[in-house]
Amino acid sequence: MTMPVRPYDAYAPATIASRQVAEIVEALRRDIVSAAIPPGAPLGQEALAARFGVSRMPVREAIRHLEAMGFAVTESNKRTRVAELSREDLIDIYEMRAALEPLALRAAIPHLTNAQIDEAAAIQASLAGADALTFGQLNQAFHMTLYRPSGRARLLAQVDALFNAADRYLCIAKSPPGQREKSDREHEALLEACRLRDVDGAAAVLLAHIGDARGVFEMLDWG
Amino acid sequence: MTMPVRPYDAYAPATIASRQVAEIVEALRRDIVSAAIPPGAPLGQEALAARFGVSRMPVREAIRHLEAMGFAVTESNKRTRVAELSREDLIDIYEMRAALEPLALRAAIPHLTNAQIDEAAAIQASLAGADALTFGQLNQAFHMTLYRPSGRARLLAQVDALFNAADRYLCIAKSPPGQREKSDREHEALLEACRLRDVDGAAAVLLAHIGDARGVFEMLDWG
DNA sequence: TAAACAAAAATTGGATACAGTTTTTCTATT
DNA sequence: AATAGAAAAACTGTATCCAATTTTTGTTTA
Repeated sequence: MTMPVRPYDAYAPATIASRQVAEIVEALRRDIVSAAIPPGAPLGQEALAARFGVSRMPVREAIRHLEAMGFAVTESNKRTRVAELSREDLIDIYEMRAALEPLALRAAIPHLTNAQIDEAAAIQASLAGADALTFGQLNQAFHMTLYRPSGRARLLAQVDALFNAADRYLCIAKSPPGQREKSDREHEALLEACRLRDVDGAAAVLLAHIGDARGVFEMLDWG
Repeated sequence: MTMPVRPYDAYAPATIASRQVAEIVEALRRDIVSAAIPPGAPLGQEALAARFGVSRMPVREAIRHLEAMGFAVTESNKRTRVAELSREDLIDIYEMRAALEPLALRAAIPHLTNAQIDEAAAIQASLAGADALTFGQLNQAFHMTLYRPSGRARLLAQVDALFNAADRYLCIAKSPPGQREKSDREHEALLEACRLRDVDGAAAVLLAHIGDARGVFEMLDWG
């Protein structure tokens, strides 16, 4: 299964009106997540307009979306810059994930169909051997597939945003050996609990899974 | 104590670059929260530009911020409309508040100074007799004052956004008699637990407080 | 009278233009 | 040679303009 161009709707809290803007946002999101454009780097409107072959107007829109996603920061009259990464932010992201994702999963399981569980399983299967950027997207898709039946728009949007935020850290972290396998096992356990419609069991597995993922990042050493 | 013009920073997840845009956002936020502009009403760029005496450009920026806040919805090439309210959304908001606010409070208490607690107490004292719109802002300020020392930027931004979202419902709900008094007592209990630096106690009070607030809204009857 | 269709008006997304601010570069001074 | 300051270049925020789409209005037809 090859990863199609990711529909922006998959992670957009607010839908993006214009296709053009959506493409710019997606391109920049990838560049920022992969650190091709590193933290602190300037995102000049004119330079981006030239790069994408459009006027500054759609670029401005895109930048606003990146700001809303927490990927960029702008001070008045100054050039937008890629948001910095920090240990505190990482902790923030994982505490919020741990608080919100079980909520989404619990609300989703009663509405979860077998087809949806199979869909998640298919994504999990396609996850083998993916590079960090693709892994992040597929992992996100896997989880969101299980949460989406909850129908909680606001909650889903926030969880999605947290995955995006975590992606940036995931891409710079070097996973210890065996991490992927561990994650795989946890995903399988999660699927199994979902198949049994075991709400408490699934929530417990999920919480442990999130905690584990956080543990990986804790290995990053910075201030 | 009269309510000063609310600094946009107080609730902006991403800082707004321009003062002009910030003022438009704030004016529209008030109108939407108070339902002066009701759910579903169109927010035409030209009409707003005329109202604020500026070109459409800053209005467009402001609208994008309102979208990011969940206050407005835009479909491609169509006029932006004020976001609808729904029972599901309200549940969403309160479940998220219940999940996130205790996190913020627990992280904040170890850093909370007596001065900050006094500040919150002062806000609580100024709350008497306020109309719904002002009450919402002061209530938000009270809580955020207690959470801010946590230093968790992302978490704080999200909690703040949830308060804003809840405000819209608060303004259309008719509180049952005694609700304000009950809220007052809970705020006092919260302050007391903070003064004692009783993390678990404060979190418990807070959780009950949020649950109570939700109960008020459940009285609204719709679909 | 109500529905369907067509023309007109209004509105949005994007391009271009300009004023004010920031950033860079260059020069002069210690 | 390093620093301070001034001039130049670059960039952002806002205004204005244009093409494309949507919304409204008015007319015709069943």
